[in-house]
Amino acid sequence: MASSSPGRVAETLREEILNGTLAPGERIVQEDIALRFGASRQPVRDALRLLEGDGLVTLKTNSGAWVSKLSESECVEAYLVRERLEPLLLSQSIPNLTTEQLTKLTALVKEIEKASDIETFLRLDREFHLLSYAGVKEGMLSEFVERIWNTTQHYRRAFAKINNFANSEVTHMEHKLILDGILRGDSPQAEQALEAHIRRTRVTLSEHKELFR
Amino acid sequence: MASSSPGRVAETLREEILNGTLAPGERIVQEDIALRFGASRQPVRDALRLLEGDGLVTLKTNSGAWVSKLSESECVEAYLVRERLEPLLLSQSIPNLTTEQLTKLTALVKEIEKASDIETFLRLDREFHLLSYAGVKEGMLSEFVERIWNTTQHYRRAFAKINNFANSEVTHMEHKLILDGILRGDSPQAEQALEAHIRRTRVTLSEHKELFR
DNA sequence: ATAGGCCAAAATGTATCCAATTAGAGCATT
DNA sequence: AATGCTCTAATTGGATACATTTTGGCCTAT
Repeated sequence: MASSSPGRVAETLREEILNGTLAPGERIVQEDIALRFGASRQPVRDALRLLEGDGLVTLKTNSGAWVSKLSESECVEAYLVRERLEPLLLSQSIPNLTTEQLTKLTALVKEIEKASDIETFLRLDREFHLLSYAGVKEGMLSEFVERIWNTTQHYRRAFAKINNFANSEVTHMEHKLILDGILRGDSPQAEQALEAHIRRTRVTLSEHKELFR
Repeated sequence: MASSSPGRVAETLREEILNGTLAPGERIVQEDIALRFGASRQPVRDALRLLEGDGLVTLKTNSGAWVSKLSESECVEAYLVRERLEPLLLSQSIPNLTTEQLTKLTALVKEIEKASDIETFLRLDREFHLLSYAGVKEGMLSEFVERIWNTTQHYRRAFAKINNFANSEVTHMEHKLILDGILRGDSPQAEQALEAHIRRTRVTLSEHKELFR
């Protein structure tokens, strides 16, 4: 996938935005990117438009491109949407998960507990949740959910740093409840546990308004 | 808004996709559009990328652009997402609606009842629902909802044609229930009525699989 | 008659050049 | 000292030209 120039450029930039190399609010200059990839500005412009569609980049006509920034209310909104969409997505995914995926999910929950640094935790947590949705392929619902995960990634990182694994015990319990529902094919339990998980995160997050200044 | 070339091109194309001039699956040739607007292919490409982000156009590298098409399952998925998102959006909108907007909503419900042709019905129905969300400005939630309305517009039209106002009485009652909740500031009622409204539409829609061939 | 491959025409992708717009520093003014 | 203005450099937007890829018709072979 992404054999085209715009696709490769977009993928790399997306990666850098997600891992924090490019911070929200940071300016992106077309020619700089073009030089880095040894291409002209044309495919870079296409790539920026792609990322704009993903909500990761904000374009302003005749002015430039910036890594998207979320206000506190926008972040809360993102979590409210997650509370509604992810349980639905999970319930549709559960019946289609393969044995291998179930095994991997179980392993991930254990790995998350052992994670000692923030980047590892973030990566594994993301992998766990997104893998739990892998039973649903390529629809609007998965697209929306992935987009939310991408646009809020930076704030999850900042939050994890401030919180420094404070509520990790609760988080691990919630993951286990979700996993249990998934493994037993008990969609309602999994959905409910997931909704509670996201809800608690939202509430905890809104106690840290300092993240958004 | 949309003073830029790509913006204007995208807006016009979006209009034509929504009103049915451009049908799902139809090919869009860059140079044709460029000629129509007296511009080069560059801004057209940007416009197509914008529309791709809206889900209205599907791009294939080195191949071309087509008006997006939905399968039956994708359409059902869209309605499932609507059932979750629109009640949430409505509940956040209600406290912020102005008196003028409430008056307009009341008028729209009456106008919808009097609508005698399909295009008028579609236009007013869309206006009613989207206006009921006008209390929420410019967030991810409104974006998602508007995107769903746009990508499913063609199928609502096709459905209305086949159904030819068959369940119009039920629809009008549902609209009145939603409006009543809005006017009295009773969010839970409005939410519940809206969810039922969307749900019934989804179920009725899935009885007409012939729309998707 | 049908399937497969080849070739030409058409459409898309990319690079380069030029025009238009913006941003930011420096200066003047209050 | 703070605010507003001007001007220039830097950056983006758009057009043209060229390279690449795809598509679909046509021919051939089975």
